[in-house]
Amino acid sequence: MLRISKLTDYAVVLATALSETESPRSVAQLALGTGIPAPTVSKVLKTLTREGIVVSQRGKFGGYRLARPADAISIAELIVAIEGPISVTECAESADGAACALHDDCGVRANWKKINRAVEAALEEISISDMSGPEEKLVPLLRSFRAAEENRKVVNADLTDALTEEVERYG
Amino acid sequence: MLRISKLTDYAVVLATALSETESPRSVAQLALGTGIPAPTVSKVLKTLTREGIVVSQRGKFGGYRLARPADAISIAELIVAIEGPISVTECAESADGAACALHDDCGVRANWKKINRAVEAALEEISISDMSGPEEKLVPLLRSFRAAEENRKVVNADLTDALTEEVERYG
DNA sequence: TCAAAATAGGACCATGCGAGTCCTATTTGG
DNA sequence: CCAAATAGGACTCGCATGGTCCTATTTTGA
Repeated sequence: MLRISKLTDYAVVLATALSETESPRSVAQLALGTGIPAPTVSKVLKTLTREGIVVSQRGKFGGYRLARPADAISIAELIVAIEGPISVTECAESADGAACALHDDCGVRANWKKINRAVEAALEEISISDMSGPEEKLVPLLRSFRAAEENRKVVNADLTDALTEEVERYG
Repeated sequence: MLRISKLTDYAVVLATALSETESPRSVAQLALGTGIPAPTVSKVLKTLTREGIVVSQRGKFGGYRLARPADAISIAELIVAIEGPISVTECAESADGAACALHDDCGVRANWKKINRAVEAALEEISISDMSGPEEKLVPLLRSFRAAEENRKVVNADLTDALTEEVERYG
């Protein structure tokens, strides 16, 4: 379903929560604040610490805080931290392309890689600070969205109706 | 890993294969041509038939063919057919938003939905005919990609280095 | 110096879902 | 009537995701 893992979702929520304060916050505090079970909060933050996205402070009055400003941490980075390299298809992830059991002449593979890069680029654009507010801050992404929509009309004018109908249905 | 399922990948490969001919092709033929095991080919095509993406012809000399021209079938459509509605996070998929176990004030949810729509819009843009050739046909997507890249420079000039470095690393 | 409050780092389980196979109808053409 | 196809499920198997828990280690303050 083109889905990110639950833990990654938690990572975004937790990073967003951490972006609200400068001082370290403990696992217990974050669990209370977000509704995520404490052991899970701990697990996610330990991973993010290893990846250098948050920094930890042990001992009394310790806790976690962001290693960088919130607008310097992208969604893509969080996904990579929790789940490993982003790759939409399985065969697109191997550098040599040898892992693909399908026939070698499947030209589909190269194009998947491009799709991959595009999705990744979009997610690189979105920072934790973009996710925090109730306001609409996702300007970069929406700009890409609009560009795609614009293109749709130009390139395939006769399909516009059917496609926008689908966008409406699942949007 | 932000991954689509293997079966969806098969669906794209099979639809691409079907786009090469007008006449129906049998499961056995497609299995040979693509390297996908025959029972799996059958399973995927049965689903695509139910979804109205391909049409089937029973009996001798029967088989499957695309229900529409290849440029009228989007990657997004195939994903939806095999895996159900596209939604990047779990809580984004429930229409009422009640399924999210996290606290109600998590402003993250609304923003996930926007991300969702953007990714979906990008995938709506890509058709089966775009996936077939070895040439670079993915103009719409690459345009979105370029728009995002452009925006990166403008909005956050000081982060350009770090971000492009990441794109290099995982691209 | 000790106790309390934190994180670090795993081990561990379970259960759901993806992937794949196979069996039995049903349709269709010769 | 037979052969060649698809239709529609049922079924199993494997494994990654998710969650929990236990035992160090670090830090602070009384």
